[in-house]
Amino acid sequence: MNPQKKSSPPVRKTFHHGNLRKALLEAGIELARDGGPQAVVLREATRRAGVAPNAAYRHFSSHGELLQAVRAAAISLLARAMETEIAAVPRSKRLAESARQVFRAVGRGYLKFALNESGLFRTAFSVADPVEDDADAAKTGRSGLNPFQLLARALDRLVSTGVLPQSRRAGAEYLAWSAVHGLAYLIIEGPLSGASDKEIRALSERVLKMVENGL
Amino acid sequence: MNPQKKSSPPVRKTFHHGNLRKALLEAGIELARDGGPQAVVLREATRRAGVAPNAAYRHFSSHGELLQAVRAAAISLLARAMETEIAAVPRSKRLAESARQVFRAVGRGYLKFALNESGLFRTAFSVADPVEDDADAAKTGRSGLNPFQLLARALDRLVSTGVLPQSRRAGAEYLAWSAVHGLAYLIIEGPLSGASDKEIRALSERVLKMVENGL
DNA sequence: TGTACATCAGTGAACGCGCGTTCACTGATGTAC
DNA sequence: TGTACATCAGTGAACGCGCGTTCACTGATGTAC
Repeated sequence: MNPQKKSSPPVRKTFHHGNLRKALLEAGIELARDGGPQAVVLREATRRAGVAPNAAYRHFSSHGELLQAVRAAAISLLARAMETEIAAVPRSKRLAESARQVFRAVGRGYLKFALNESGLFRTAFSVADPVEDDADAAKTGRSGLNPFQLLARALDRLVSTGVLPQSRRAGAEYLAWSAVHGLAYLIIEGPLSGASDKEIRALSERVLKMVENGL
Repeated sequence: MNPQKKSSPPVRKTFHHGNLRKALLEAGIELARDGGPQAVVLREATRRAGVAPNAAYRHFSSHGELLQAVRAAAISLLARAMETEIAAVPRSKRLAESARQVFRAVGRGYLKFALNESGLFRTAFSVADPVEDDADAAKTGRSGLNPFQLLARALDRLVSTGVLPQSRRAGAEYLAWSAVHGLAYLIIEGPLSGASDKEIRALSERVLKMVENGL
């Protein structure tokens, strides 16, 4: 994964690093990608940036603040993955069908990210709350929406196209989210971790259908 | 939670402890209860048992083995919680209705345990696989069934009473499990952690109904 | 019933490890005049 | 254009912490005769 030779950390000619904050954040993201939130270790990030451990304190007041920044980045990447999947839905004149497909794409994007980037996924959902504090723009995707908002928008479309009765709209986010989030966890650190790609894809589609029908 | 004064660990008169293995396991369970798998620290367990740190190695070959034993115990406790909920279902002559209620009780037991014992719940699902290696009898409940098997049995009854078509039976465990597991996680360490008991109960019932309908 | 001795279940001290964090420092940069 | 100086962004060394684990040990227990 890391193109840099681990034995020889990046050599720097100037005393000043240039953009250490960014370098530390990226190192932190890389660590999270490989090992989840636990792996985001301040000293290791500075090592990868080729800098003394305490240099980090010019840019983050504590280890927790670095981790928080990594989390925000992970949430943002999740949102982007979802947006990518949504964008791939073919446009159609049949609005109801279209709304269904977008809804499924939201779930699919979520699941894909959870499987392909399980370390970042676990980091995104560690510790604190990924929904409420959306004041932080870094946590959003290209559209400016966070993962939760993308889901809410898809549900709104299901209502406006008549697929989902208005009466069932309230709280529907959490029903859909539960199912998909649960599947993600069963796969990445549960009993489904040994399943094949094919099985996983089939199961994913079934869960998404179950949600559609069950809502 | 801990009735023992933390400042004064249990005094022991005899050189031999009596049942140190059990004491360490129980201390480990208590630690997991309060802080999840991360909190299961070998040295702390020995402290609570009033014993030197290395004494643990007479009973567990490593920290990992202790943690594994705690995990097994947590799974067993989860199974018991589910059995308790199942046992509370009123007997009825209407078999189909009864099967539905047992199915819902399985989910409810799972969710209750996840919420009331979130540390143990997280421990049960950490690291390894709670389903496959059911050779270890300690992981089962009173009935001798593990949580997964309890769910499977409830689904079998749904089929045998005609509630669930046979054609939809295969893999249904994972659909149901996903939804309930996901909800549990959203509540205990996700965005629903601030929700009231009432909201949580309502949401739980809705998820269980969604699963029933969606299957 | 008593005694020798192997075995078992603890102790005490120490190890190396990696972590987050603090201190006093210094080299580099940018700004005022 | 040059120089003084405040400010910024790094360094080097060290701190205390708690962890898992290993070593040589000793007190207690049980068993053979």
